Amino acid sequence: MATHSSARPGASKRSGSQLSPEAIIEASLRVAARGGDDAFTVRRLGQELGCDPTAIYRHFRDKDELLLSVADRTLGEALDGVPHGLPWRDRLRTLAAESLRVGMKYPVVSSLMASRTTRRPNEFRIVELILGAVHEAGLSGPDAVVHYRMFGDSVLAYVGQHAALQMFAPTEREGDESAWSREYRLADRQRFPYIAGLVEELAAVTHEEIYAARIEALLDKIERRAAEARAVTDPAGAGAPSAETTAQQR
Amino acid sequence: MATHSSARPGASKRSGSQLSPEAIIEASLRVAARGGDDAFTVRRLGQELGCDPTAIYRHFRDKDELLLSVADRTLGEALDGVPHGLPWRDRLRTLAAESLRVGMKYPVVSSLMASRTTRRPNEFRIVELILGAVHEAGLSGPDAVVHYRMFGDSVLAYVGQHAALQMFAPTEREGDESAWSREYRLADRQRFPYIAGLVEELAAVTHEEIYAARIEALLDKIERRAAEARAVTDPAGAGAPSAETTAQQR
DNA sequence: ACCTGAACACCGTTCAAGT
DNA sequence: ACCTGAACACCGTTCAAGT
Repeated sequence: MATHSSARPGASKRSGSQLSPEAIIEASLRVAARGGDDAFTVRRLGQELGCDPTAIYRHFRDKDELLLSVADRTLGEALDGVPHGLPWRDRLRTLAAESLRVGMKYPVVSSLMASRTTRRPNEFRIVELILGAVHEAGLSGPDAVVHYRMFGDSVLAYVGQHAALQMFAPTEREGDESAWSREYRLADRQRFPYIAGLVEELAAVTHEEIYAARIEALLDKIERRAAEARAVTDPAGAGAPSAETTAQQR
Repeated sequence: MATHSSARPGASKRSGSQLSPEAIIEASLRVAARGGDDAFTVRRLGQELGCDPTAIYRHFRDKDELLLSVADRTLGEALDGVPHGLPWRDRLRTLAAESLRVGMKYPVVSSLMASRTTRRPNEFRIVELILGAVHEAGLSGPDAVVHYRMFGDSVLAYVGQHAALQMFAPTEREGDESAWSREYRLADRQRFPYIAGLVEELAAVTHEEIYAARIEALLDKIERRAAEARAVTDPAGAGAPSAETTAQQR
């Protein structure tokens, strides 16, 4: 099937396909978005690229290296959805929403990334965005860092958790999701009075409500911690909080 | 290697081993606690039990079924670490701490469970515990359920995230963890002023601080939401909050 | 009735061989 | 210089064969 070799530098030696880190990353995003069981395997990737699966190892040391590169792309996609000029709370809220949206677009990637760090450009940009937001909120030093991590890690974990759930084969997912309306409905009223008293609510609650509660809890925490910090450094004027602390440093 | 067969009912037909769901679950916990790459594979399990790997399929439909059973055991172990009689906030705090402790004891299990529901007895007990705590805090109905899920899902996700990180081969883990003190230290001061200004703090922050901030954020949210709810139903006496609402219903 | 073990359809990865 | 593809050491799972 493979034919000839034109000597144009950088041109393909194969019919229609050319191999480069870029091309491999883009193929990964395509198959990841398509979903399914083999959504991110080297064999599936070889198929998508029209080349031998192991050719990928010419451009990435191993699959983990590729994953980090692909994941960093998805971080960039989430970032692009966050408009400039929003006040810090809306900025973080939007970042959380975009992270979830993009994460669900590439579930294999985000489920594998939930406990990772890409150490790549777009991650730097996200860290900078969150640090800027918590600074604007009024946090600095170790406080800024702890609360940035609290927020960032939490979003990452939630998105990964949700993506992993979505990836399950329908039968298993259905088992997990319908538990609230099936198994929990059969709970013994004596041993589990609270569950028994809330079966309807347990079955009706949505992921959106849960995510919103979680994000707002974190944003509230940042705001309150900033208020505490201000009360210490500036015991008098705790009235009008953030006009000056809002100034960006570039 | 396998020998003879004594006909005692329930006794082993093999030297030293006997197969039952119970024995398989306990073997799973042992190998999971021991850690390593093959910490939870059917072949490793067969080795631990001194039987053929596929014998497990006599007692569990598939590996997922076994995982849920094993995971439910670990939930029980976490529950056992939560003393009775604690006020709601301490009860949830202790549950979070115990979940992390037990989760790190069986990292393979907790990383696989992060997005799952066991639908088994100990999960019921944990749900009941959390629902009881948020009730004591002053939440009811949909509010109680949303905040229970917020708390429960968040703890599960964090523990899974942390366990997955711990499971990485040393080289990859070191890459991820040292990122803060290596790659981030090299960040361009022009493009990433906040990162550059906080490199020391980024490298110094601990998982314990981050977890504590996260848990306290969730507990604060529950408390404040309960205060809002009280203000609506009982606009007058928002002063002494929880003495009566504390009453358990059994 | 219960366990065995060969076999199947997958993984990620290596490396000698091709061009 | 770059890609190929057989091969290796793994997975979870099935099923005919043993006892």
